[in-house]
Amino acid sequence: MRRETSAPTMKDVAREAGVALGTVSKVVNGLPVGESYRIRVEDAIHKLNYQVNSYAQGLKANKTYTAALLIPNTINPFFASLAYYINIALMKRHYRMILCSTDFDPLLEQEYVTMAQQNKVDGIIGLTYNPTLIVEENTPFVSIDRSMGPHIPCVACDNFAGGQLAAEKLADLGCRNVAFLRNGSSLDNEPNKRKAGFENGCLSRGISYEMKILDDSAPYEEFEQFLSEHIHNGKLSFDGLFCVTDRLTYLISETLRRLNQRVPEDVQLIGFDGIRSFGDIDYRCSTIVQPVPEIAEMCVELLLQENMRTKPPLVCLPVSYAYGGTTLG
Amino acid sequence: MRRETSAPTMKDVAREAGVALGTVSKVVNGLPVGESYRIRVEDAIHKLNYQVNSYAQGLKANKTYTAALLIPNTINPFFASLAYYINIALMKRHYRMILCSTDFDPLLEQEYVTMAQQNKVDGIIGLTYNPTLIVEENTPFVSIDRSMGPHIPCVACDNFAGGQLAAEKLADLGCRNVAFLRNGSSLDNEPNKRKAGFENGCLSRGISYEMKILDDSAPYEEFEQFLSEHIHNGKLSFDGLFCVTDRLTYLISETLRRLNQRVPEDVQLIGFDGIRSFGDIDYRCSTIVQPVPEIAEMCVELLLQENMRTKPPLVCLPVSYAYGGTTLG
DNA sequence: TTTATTTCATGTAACGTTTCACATTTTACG
DNA sequence: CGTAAAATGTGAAACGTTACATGAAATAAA
Repeated sequence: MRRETSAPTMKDVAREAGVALGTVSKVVNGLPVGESYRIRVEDAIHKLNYQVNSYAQGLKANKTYTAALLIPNTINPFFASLAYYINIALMKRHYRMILCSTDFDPLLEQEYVTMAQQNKVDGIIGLTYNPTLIVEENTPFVSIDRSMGPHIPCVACDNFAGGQLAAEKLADLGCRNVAFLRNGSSLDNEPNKRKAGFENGCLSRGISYEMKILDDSAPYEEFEQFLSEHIHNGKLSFDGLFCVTDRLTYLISETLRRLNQRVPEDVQLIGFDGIRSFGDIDYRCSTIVQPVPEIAEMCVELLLQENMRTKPPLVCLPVSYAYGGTTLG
Repeated sequence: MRRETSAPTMKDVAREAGVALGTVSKVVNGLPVGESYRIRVEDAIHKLNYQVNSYAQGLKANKTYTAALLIPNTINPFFASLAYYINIALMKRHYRMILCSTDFDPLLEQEYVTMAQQNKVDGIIGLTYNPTLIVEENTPFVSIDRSMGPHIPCVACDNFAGGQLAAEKLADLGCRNVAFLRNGSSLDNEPNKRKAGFENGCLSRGISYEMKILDDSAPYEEFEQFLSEHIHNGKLSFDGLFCVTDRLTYLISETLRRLNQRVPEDVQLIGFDGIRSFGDIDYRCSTIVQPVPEIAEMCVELLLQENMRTKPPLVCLPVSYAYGGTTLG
């Protein structure tokens, strides 16, 4: 007679081993228990192929060893690598990770936060774009790249230093006329500081610079137009460009090719993020590299409050420069 | 007096609204209930900011609306896109997804399967490399790219047709001497069929071909050596190469560049997967595109057994060719 | 051998839901 | 207006754990 109908419970194990329920619980949780009892219980567990029901555990303990990660998607390599390293950091601590792809949709973000809270996750890590995202007071939350108030820690790379580094690098490589190109969310987030850092770097090196900032809604074509307008007699008036992401850098390099400008001979390009071909081969462009593994680790540390110090409002992690073919060095 | 200590429960709502527990449950689950009662309960829910505890629901119902996805990582763009589309397909059905990055480690794969079962997930989707992976009989499992026995459905693109298409395409583009290059897992999985398909295609078009198959442990350098050996008087004896993945195609194209062979003028390259720059821009190389969104959708459909037909052992989804610069068209 | 003390298995209550038999109210009909 | 039938709210039991108070057995002391 088969009974595949439902998985065995602790009660089944207790019956099989001829001991009390509490004894099985102790064995399962490694609490002290008499040698002979332990063996009987362990045998029964093997025989029945028993596995604890972590939903029952979660209900009882009000602790689920589960965290939710909110990111727009895993298509963009930067988000994908963030997801990977956060997953690893959580797994290392025996936490499960629920992945929530928000597609940049503020409503979806809110929906997932609510879902996560219902699911009684132990915490949420979010790279979100909803300026009025409501997170329950008693759900730990760590934000990436955007400050969400004094009680919610934010982890980001040092975007200001990154901008500055880009400017200095371009200057060192001989550029005298540079520009900063930016598109994406117009929200007040950390990546915005790349602009100020770049500006600061240009000023300190005494090179002239221009800014072209496009928000979400603007079509990419405006960049193409901007660049064409700066071409006189076939020559681009910029000898260096700093693009807000590696993705934009790639698009710009394609545009420049169409405009008959050579990269890096005529104009040098520096991006931001540190994206590599197929995730782990060479850099797609010369870039300011975000320390993604460290960002991930820091998010998880803060989320699980491993050190009970008061949470800092903002953690800035150091960036570095990497050569990737779109500069002279 | 504050009571932020713990989240409100149904019992709290019932007390607040002055109704019975069961009535609250009915309101929460949209079951018929008297208008005046419904309003009282809904008010109480709002006032207390009540949210259901899905762990308690899961315990009671033995259904958790959660699935686990096992993939090596989200660094590799193919896996990353798989994760994204599966996530979307699950979310659409109000299922949560636990992401498990296995790093190609068979032991870790087994660990995650066990974990998922303890977590009482409603099912597992896995792209795994453990030939002896043990999955409990009563946990639905859908495998990607590898057949795991008659009772576990496997979803893959039509790898044979893909190989054939690559051969035909190369032949159409004028190639007469081609080769197939493959590295990666030596497991008997679906992607292995690319070779047979390619062979078949070459034979039917009457072009000569060679195979260079490297397994996991072989260093990439062997490809470089293989190619050098086929260069006579500076000229490569192949005019077309079919590489098992886009990733390998990229590495090979770099190697060819070092060997002073021009792509696609001297030798045309076709890869497999359909990887795009930054996930959504242009194809990194000419390639056989896997229908990732359809694969994802099919996995989820089979997992949740939406159509109660007996599960097919293998679902093959059609591939297509996309131009990406490493061929003449 | 008896008593005091320690050790450790036992079994029940509780976690927050859902479900279902039961009780109560409302509606319909004669 | 009274009774039967239909409609609907109630509260206890159960899901599979953990924790704790209880009691039994084993050990140590007298």
